[in-house]
Amino acid sequence: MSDGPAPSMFTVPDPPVSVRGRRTRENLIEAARTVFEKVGFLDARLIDITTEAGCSAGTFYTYFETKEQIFAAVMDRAREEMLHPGVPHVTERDDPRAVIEASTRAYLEAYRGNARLMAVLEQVANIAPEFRRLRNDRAKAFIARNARGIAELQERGLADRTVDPELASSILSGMISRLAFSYFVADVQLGEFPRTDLDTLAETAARLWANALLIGEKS
Amino acid sequence: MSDGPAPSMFTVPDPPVSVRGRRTRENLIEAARTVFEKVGFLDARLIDITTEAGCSAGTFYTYFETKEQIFAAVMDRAREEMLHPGVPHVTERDDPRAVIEASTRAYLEAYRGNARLMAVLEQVANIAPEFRRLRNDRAKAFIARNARGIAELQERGLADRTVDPELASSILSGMISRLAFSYFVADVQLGEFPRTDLDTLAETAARLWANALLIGEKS
Amino acid sequence: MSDGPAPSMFTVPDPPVSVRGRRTRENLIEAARTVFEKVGFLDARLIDITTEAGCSAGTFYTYFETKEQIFAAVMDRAREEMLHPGVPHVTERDDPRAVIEASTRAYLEAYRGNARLMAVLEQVANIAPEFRRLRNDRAKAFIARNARGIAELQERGLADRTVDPELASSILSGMISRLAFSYFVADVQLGEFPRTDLDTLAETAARLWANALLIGEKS
Amino acid sequence: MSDGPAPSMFTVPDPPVSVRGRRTRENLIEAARTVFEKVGFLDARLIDITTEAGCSAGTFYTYFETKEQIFAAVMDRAREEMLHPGVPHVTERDDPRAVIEASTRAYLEAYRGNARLMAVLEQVANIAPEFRRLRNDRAKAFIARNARGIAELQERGLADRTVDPELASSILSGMISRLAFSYFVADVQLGEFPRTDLDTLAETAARLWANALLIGEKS
DNA sequence: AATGAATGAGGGTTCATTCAT
DNA sequence: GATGAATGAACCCTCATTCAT
Repeated sequence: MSDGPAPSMFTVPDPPVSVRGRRTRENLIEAARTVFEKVGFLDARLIDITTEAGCSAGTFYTYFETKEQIFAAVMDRAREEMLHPGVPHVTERDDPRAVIEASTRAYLEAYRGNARLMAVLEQVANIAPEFRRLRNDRAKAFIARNARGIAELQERGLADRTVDPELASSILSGMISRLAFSYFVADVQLGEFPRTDLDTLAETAARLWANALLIGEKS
Repeated sequence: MSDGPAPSMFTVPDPPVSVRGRRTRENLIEAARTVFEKVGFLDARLIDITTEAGCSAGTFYTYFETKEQIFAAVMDRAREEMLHPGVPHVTERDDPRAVIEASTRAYLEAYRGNARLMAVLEQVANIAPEFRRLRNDRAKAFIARNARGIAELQERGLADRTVDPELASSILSGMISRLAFSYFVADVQLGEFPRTDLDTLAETAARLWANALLIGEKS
Repeated sequence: MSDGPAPSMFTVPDPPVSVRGRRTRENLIEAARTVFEKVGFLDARLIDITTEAGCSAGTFYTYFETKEQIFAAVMDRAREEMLHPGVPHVTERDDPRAVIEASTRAYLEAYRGNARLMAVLEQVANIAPEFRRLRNDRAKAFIARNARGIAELQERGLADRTVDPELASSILSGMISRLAFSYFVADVQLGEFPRTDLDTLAETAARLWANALLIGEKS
Repeated sequence: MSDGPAPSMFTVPDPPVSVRGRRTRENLIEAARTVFEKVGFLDARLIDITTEAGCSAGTFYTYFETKEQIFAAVMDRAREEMLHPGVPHVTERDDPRAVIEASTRAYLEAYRGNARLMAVLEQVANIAPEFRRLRNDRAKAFIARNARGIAELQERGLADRTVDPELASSILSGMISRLAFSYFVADVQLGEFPRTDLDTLAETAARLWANALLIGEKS
């Protein structure tokens, strides 16, 4: 249920000096992502990761101190892939409903592309406080951006002015991220969702969002 | 992120015959709930539970086979406390918006009352597949009930007929459960939410829900 | 590899007084035999035995002190069934070879009828010293009887006088008991013996025995 | 009651790479043998073995997965020491009775040299099916070799042609292995055999064997 | 930098045995 | 006599972490 890009929270020991060192570190991070996505955080043993990376157990500690730390590195690495627009500022002068739908779709697509990693983040966030923070920070960034969008629409008289934009954003942003989680993680894990296609999903969610804020009909 | 009552999923071995046995089993379940709420599922050791229950380590196995099983018993026990109304059928002839607000408030209050346990369920659901199912079943029950409510409003011409009631319900129900989770679990764990009071929360969420479905203003 | 009847080696606590008590004790012994034959001595849990006997765990200790003790009782009970003739004294004036064959067959048949119990005895004898003694005492009794038979044949000039009857008996008696063990226990457990029929087996073994002692041809 | 060499049955995980690793593995095997011979298989705790080997408990699992597996390694290691001739083929042109006596003596001597280990094997074979197989395979190899010897003697007209060489061999080979077991294991454990010396033992057993097959007198 | 063997704390689990009812 | 719940010692096994090479 992470909601967007956020700056790294953890610092790893010494930034590797040699080429070989940099290479090994890369391997470890890729291996960790592979292993985490396959078996989750808890069941991943460090030795699985080092084996996958083609190095020995001890080498792990040259670059990382804990499993948590390498997970942070994995999440960090995944940041760019997970960039998504949120609800863009309306200064982009498009029709608000079109903008909302586009950004909802973009969010869902980004989530889908990283669903397995999101599942792991969710697992970890419910285990380790430091990742709870990571998850929540991402959520907050997403909420803040959307809150700005809502506020601007309100200022332009295009959205319901009676709701607090922060609060409305946190509720509606949660709606979207929860949808993504249900759709791409929770239910997929059980193989049992009414498999609505992503287009319908994005369209419906965007409509509900726009209606909720009493945003006027698409012209 | 559980959303409602659901039937028990696990059977525990031989229900104790004697009074003493029943007593001990009760103690264990209460102790387990206490321990789980304090340290979570993963960090709970069986010996913590038996110590809390005032019995020896071996006694655990007289009543349960695994930590998962006693957790299931705890959840089972907590079922009644967590009953909540969902969006009641509109046959209850109240103003729809009032009904939605009341049931939203009821949901949030029920969730708040079991927040720590919900946090644990969320942790467990992301670890053990059998509890993923438990969580999802509860969510589904909640969604199904709300879907019926939405369909009835649509039939009476009081709600937007262009959305699929099932899909709309899964999105909006997710919005509510996610809100409850964020508000009472995720953020509380970090101590950092803009502490909106529950009334405002329920009111805003209900308004967004009603608007999303284009339900007419409170007369 | 037990070889014959032997007196009980263990004394059980108080000989049960009441009828009900006697009955329970019987049940326990029968149950123990059933369980031992099914899963062996090591894997038999006292609770398996009491369950099979239809009584509670605690009741066991009314009649026995240890698993070893009830096993001794089982063996004791099985004594009569396992009576077998050995090589009868030649005062029985039959043809020596016929006598040897008859008694070999009798031994093998008796062994076959108690094969599962013999397997357990063998297991136990290699675990618990007190049963090693039980097994060996039975073997000795068998050897002693056969030694007397050999000595008598020697005295009558019908068998090789150059061998020590005690030593010859221990070797040849071992041959028979080993054959029974291989045939009815060891290989059966693996399901892979060249399944010679018991007649051929007895006949061949008896011929080898008689030849070994240079006993004259059947007249 | 094992009867001869047999190929290894178990493979242990990753043969250690470093010298140090090989050394530790050796230590563990030697330690295991020591401990097994002292207290048997069942009473041997892994920690006894690692302590004896001078390493920590966890190290065991670097080289072996179970107590059964290290026992297999011990037996494997002991294979060469236990090579014994069986009844050599008569192509060796010696007097058959001399050959039989020599090989009987060789068998008994080999058995005596590994008596404690044989006792353990016998214990284990009556507990764990995989070792039952090990024991029986060894027995079969011994029987097969002796059967060939008997068949050759029959072909040369030097032995009773009326018995099936396979069956006769299984009976007589059993006689020898049973003798070895009784003499060096079962009775020694109780300290109560009429301590016949090995020469007499071998001589008598060989004579009985040869007589049983009606092999002509030593010229 | 990399190796991989060694460590050992820590938890789960079993089941013979006891004992209050 | 019978019950069956409670006990707790005993042992196995995992795996993150260290460190000599």
